[in-house]
This record gives sequence, C-alpha cells and structure tokens, in this order.
Amino acid sequence: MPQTATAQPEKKPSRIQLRNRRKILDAALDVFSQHGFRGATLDQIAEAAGLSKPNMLYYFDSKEAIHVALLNALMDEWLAPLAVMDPDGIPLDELLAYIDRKMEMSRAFPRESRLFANEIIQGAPRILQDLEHRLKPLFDEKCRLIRTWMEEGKLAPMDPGHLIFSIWAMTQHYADFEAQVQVLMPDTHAAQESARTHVAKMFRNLLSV
Amino acid sequence: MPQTATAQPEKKPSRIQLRNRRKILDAALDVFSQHGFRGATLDQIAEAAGLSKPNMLYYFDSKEAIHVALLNALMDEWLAPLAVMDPDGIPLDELLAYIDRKMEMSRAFPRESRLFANEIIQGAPRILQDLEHRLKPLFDEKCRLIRTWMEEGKLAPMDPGHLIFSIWAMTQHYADFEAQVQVLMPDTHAAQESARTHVAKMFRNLLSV
DNA sequence: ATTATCTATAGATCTATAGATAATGC
DNA sequence: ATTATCTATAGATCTATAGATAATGC
Repeated sequence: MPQTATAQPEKKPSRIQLRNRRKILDAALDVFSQHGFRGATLDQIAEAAGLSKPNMLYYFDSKEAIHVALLNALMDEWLAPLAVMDPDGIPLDELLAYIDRKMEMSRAFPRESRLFANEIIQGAPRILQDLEHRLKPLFDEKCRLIRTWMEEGKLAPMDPGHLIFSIWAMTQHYADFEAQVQVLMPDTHAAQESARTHVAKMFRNLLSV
Repeated sequence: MPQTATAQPEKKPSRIQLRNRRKILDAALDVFSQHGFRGATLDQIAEAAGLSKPNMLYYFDSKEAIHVALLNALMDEWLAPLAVMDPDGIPLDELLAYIDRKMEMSRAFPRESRLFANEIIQGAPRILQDLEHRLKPLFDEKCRLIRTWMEEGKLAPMDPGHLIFSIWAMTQHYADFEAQVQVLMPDTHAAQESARTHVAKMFRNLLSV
C-alpha cells in the first residue's frame, strides 16, 4: 500500500498543547489583525499570549506557521454565512439573511475581518492557495444558485459575482475601516444599529423584483 | 509683529530637491501601499527610488516623515471627487458622477487606495488628525447637502452618512481587494468594466425617487 | 520517558547618524 | 559656499535555535 509523503505518527495533542496553541492563536489574531504579517512581531504575540518567545516557538515552527495556522483555522468560520445559504429557501429571504449574518459578524468579529483584509490588501501571499481551493468553489457554487434564482424571476437580474462583492464590501467596511467610521460618526453604537438597517434596506431595494 | 513658532527661512527647493523628493514619494507609494507602514523598509523604498538609504534620509528626517508626507500629499487628490460635488447641479447626476469618478480612481490609482486602506485598517495612527480636520468637515458638509436634496424630494431618503460609506465601500473594494477579485473573476478586464456598470446601476436604483 | 519551559545568544535585519567626499550654483 | 552623495557603522530590534532544567504522565 503506497504511503503518502505527509503521513505522520500523529499523536494526539495533550491538554497543555491544546490550551497553549489556542492561547497563541488568540494572541496572534490580536496582533496580526492590527499590524499585518510583517508589522507584527513574535515579541508582541508572545506577550499577549503570556508565554516566552522560545516557548511559543516550541508550539509553532515559525512566525509564518502561526499566521497560516490562524488563517486556516478561521477560514471555514469566515465562510460559513455564505455556505449555509439554502437552495431550497425563499431566494430574497436567503440573501437578506446572509447579509444580516455578515453584518453581525462584522460587528462581533472585527479582528477576524481585519486579519483577512490585511492579508488580501497586501496581495494575499500566504492565502492565495486557500482562496483558489476553498473560496473559489464556494463562490462559484453560490453564483450559480443566485443566477438560477434570477432566471426563475425570484430576484432582480444582475451579475451574481458583483452582487456578492457588493455584499462583502458593504458589510466588512464597518469592521475594516472602523477607525474612519468612528471619526465621522462618533456615536458608534447608534452608527452600528443604523448601518444594519441601511444595508438591509439597500439590498432589499436592489434585489426585489 | 508676532512671529509664528513654525516660521522658517524657507528657501525655495532646488530642482534636484524636487526631483528626488518626488522619486522617494513615488517609491514610498509602491512599498507602503503593498506592505503597510511597519511592513515596509527603508531599503525597499531606497532601492525603488534609485537612491542610497542615507541619501534618502537627507531628504526626509525619518521613515515616518516619508509616510506622513505621502499621506498629506495624496489626501487632497483623494478627496477631490467628493469635494467637487456641486450644490447647484442636478442631485441624482451629481451623485452618480461622484460614484463614477470614484470607480475610475479605484481603477487608475489602486496603490493610493490601498495606502489609505492599510493605514485606516491599522487604526489610522498617523492620519487620525487629518481625518478629523480635513475629512470630517468635508464629510459633514456633503452630508448636509445630500440631506437637503433628499428633503427637497430629489433623492430617495436615507442616512447620507451611510450612503457615503456605501459608495466608498463599493468603489474601493475593487482596488483594495484586487487579489481576491482576481482569483474569483479571472478576466480582470471584463470584471472591471462590468463592475462599473453594476455599481452605477445599483446606486441609480437606490437613489432614484 | 516524554513534554514543556527557561536562559542565553547567534545571526540577520532595520532605522538612523557621523563624517568624508563630490557636485553644483553664484 | 552650498547642496548632494557616499562609506562605514552604531545601536536597536527581530526571528530563530542551542542546550540546560523543570514539570508531567505512565
């Protein structure tokens, strides 16, 4: 039986392993999302994780390994709102529910949003493969679904790809550009609530037949 | 006559001064827009500018001074499309023209877009004052103008601030997240053209009474 | 016995400056 | 005379590793 090159003993990780790896990834999310990959330092991550730097490198081979592990761990969670869009649901409701889930994620998980934003703005050097192999198939599948809905006359016709880009742009803007939003609309709490209403109305208006 | 604290001899810069400062800022735009402030190095900028590193620091005091000079130099240009929105024009036309100018800038100057995006995502530490003192007044002024137009029944009513955020989010998305757009819509040229149409239609639809 | 942590530091990279030399403009 | 450039390097910071010691799980 041919043995794959990546086959490994694969002992199950200890409790300490799990806890420390999670502490490191939590800290890395803080630091990488704020400074980007090259702007972040192992010192900052180690301090935020409450571990010494060498100890941290006992759990991950390198700075890049931490970053890649973090992106991989978050990718599924990040794509979940799109993934659960249901072909058997009511088209307009499904899309509006997707938009609302994205707005909620942007509010509840701004660090995750900024982590991906930083990576992609800088050319996605460490995540391009994942975009190709995990995001692209999902994107294509949902584009086909939306196109079908439009052809059935359930949604106003438009390019499904650009529609999805519009949704991403609008929903993630409030997380990614929070510093600017806060300057221009100082009452953050009210701004967040009204943003949700504005975006929902905007897309309902756009998508209704 | 009282003398301001910042008064300086202020000799006029030589031709070489002007040329080298411009070369440095050009190079800095390349490097900072791709890697962010902390991710960029003076080595990269110096090489891109075709100057030695110490020579470059003869023209600017520090890495931060280069970055700040660059942001300041680009801010007016970056806000120009919003600034020229004309109170005496036809409301819907003015807004659609603004949106089209922003789409065109995103296409023609993606580095500028990413430079500001990087800075703001990371909390705008070096540009917060400018946002307060240059962006905020313009933003408030244009919000008042749009609100007036809406009250006159010339535009569909909505929150003007969120409308502007929507426009920024949509138009800058194609520049800032270009790496992702390219993965998902490989035919970049066609994607750009259809993006322009999509965004124009979307806002015409949204704003028409 | 194995896993986890610590101290110390190598070696690379990065910002910035000192001080000498070359080029330029009156 | 003044402006611009170069060589050399100080001093800080950063990633990563070596090797010893402590803690943990059978």
